[in-house]
Amino acid sequence: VQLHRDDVVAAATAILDNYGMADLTMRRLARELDISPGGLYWHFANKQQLLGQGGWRHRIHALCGRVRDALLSHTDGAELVSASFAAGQSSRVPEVLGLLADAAIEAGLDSEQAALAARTLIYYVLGATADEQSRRQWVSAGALADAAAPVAGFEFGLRLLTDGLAVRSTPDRVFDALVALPPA
Amino acid sequence: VQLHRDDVVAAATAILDNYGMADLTMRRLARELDISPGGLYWHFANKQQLLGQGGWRHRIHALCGRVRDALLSHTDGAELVSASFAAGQSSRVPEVLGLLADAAIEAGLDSEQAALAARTLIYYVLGATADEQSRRQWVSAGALADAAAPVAGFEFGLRLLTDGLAVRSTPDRVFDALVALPPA
DNA sequence: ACCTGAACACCGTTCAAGT
DNA sequence: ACCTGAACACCGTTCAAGT
Repeated sequence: VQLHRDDVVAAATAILDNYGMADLTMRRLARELDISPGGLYWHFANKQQLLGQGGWRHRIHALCGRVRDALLSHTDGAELVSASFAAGQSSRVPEVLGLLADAAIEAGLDSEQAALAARTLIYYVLGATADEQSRRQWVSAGALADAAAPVAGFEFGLRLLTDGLAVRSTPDRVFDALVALPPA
Repeated sequence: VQLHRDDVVAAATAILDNYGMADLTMRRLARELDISPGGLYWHFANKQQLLGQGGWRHRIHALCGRVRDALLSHTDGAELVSASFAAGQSSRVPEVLGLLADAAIEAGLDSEQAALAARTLIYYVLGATADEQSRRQWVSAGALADAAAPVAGFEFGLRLLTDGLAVRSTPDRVFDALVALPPA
């Protein structure tokens, strides 16, 4: 049974999802793949290169998913945040924008494109969630039939956007921009 | 020669300044202080607690300093960025806002206060730098006497702001908010 | 009270050697 | 081509013991 880069990235993503960044070590990843730690270094030059493959994509999905959850947990949350954001009054959205831009930079975009990509993502999340939320209200009022798996639809649109990002991704200088940032 | 918490924080800050976050390890810090690694754990419960003392302050100063440098390196840079930021057209500023907010959160503010603090800091950096930049132009035109050490003035204002942050800082739940963020 | 010394359970990475 | 096994030079943290 051969092992390909995609399998390694998939396993890394699984660890990231279920246990978090702190548990994503080369040795643990190797253990999960029934491989010796050194073996990973045939597939990837180092840990940074491995994270560069799937890290930013995963973080965008995770972050957007959590924003969606937060919006859905308040009545008219999406509409409310959209309005305050449009009015420049939002407190948390700029922070999220920054994190999304970071992920886009890790994907290889320059910081100008990354900022635009971050806004695109937020527009999508706010728009899609506002639509889903109002739809839910019509359903609970009995005026509309229930839509099947709204999460799936949300994820699909998100993947569309991250695929677009991946096209613009230049894997070579993936971490350059991040390294240029001040020590975290 | 006794060793106090402040000495440890000062040594940590020096390493941070001269070598970066990657080189700030407990063992290296102990070496620099002519102490054994274990000895640090009498002063601080763990590395996080140590970083919580001086980390956010250092990061704010470093980041704002770099923003100032970037603005000064372009003619009318501060004025230009101020205008584009006010018009909501800025690409990089939201990213910087996010990083500043992160630091404020690490200082112990909730995310709402942190966002406000980040904006306050940016207003100061843009305002102070724009002033300094226009003053430089008058000086180089021979129409004004050179001011002594403009960097010192910039740093003083910055320290004023971070002191204000420190007052609002609740050291107990310093990292809670950061931990709640998605894996980086 | 303040610190040492030694240990524990980990890291990322390299590299000869195997198949 | 793909991986093992063992090593190297590190980590953060704990804790008995010293002074």
